[in-house]
Amino acid sequence: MSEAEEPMRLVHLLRGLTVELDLFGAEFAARHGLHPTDLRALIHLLDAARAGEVVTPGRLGEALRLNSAGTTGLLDRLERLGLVRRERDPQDRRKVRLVVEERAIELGQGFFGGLIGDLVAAMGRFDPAELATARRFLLAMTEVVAAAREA
Amino acid sequence: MSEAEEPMRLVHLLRGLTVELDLFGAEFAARHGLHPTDLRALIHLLDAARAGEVVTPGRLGEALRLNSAGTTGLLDRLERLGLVRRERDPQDRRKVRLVVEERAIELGQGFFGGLIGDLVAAMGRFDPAELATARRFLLAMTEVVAAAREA
DNA sequence: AGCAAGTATCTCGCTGAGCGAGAGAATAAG
DNA sequence: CTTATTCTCTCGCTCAGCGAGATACTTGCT
Repeated sequence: MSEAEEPMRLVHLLRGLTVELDLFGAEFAARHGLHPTDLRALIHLLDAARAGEVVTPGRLGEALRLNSAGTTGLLDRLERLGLVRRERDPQDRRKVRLVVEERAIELGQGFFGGLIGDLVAAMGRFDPAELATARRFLLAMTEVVAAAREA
Repeated sequence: MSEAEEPMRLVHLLRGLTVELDLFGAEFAARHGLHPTDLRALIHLLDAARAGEVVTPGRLGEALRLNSAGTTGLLDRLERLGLVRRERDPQDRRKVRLVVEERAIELGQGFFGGLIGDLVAAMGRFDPAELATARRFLLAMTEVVAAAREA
């Protein structure tokens, strides 16, 4: 078996990496009394906050593939934990704005801070040309997966 | 902000890629009437089968972080779908051997076949030296995440 | 203006994945 | 041959997420 072994090994590496990242996230979530979905929601909210975007329950549910009932439940959970606050949008009072609390940002630091620091440090052992190659590679793979999702 | 922008961009790319892969898996699972956990189990079973390893409910549950009750439920589901069969181990009759059915292998082809083919094709646009760099990079990142999981 | 149609969120009742505790059934140790 | 250990399964429960529909607000039509 196997002329073109190397690409397959890369595919398995990619899969292994995503499994590790998922496990890391799940364990972090469990350690802080939240569910994987809660963590995904938090990441989404923090990203949006940093980008200065307003997130509503509808948008969040869409991003996480939850229906409105599930989204309401998720937000009730996050609000009870003091991670998010609901505020009526004064422009369009049907809408609700989701505001992340200080605690959520700290929690995000705990999750990212540690891991991201280590990842960046490990990247330090690659020269700029290599990092550029890695970047191209990741982009190419992401595009393939995203494209495969429409079918 | 930002001398060392590039590494952060890579971190986000990495995260984006895992999100895409997760979504792909979840959508594939839903389309075939199974849950994300079922798909994870199937992947584990197919990997083990290809490596010639015997998988028991205990081992599977450990790999997926399910307790014994949850594992029994998972296997009932997979068995009802005709993807897996339970066989008593004749050596140690407390154990159960999990045997993947033909249908599961076909399903695995459907999941991997398409996506893996596309990924490998996209890798064709990188020369061997670049693929080697990507490999080193993915390995380094995987090690960092795995190490972070002990803490 | 006033009323229909559309949009954003929430409530209610339910299904089912996964948990904790413990029951069997088989093997291993003394 | 009795006791401890190992592997799986059963029972009862909790709670995330779904479908259907209620509610509140906005927009467009006449």
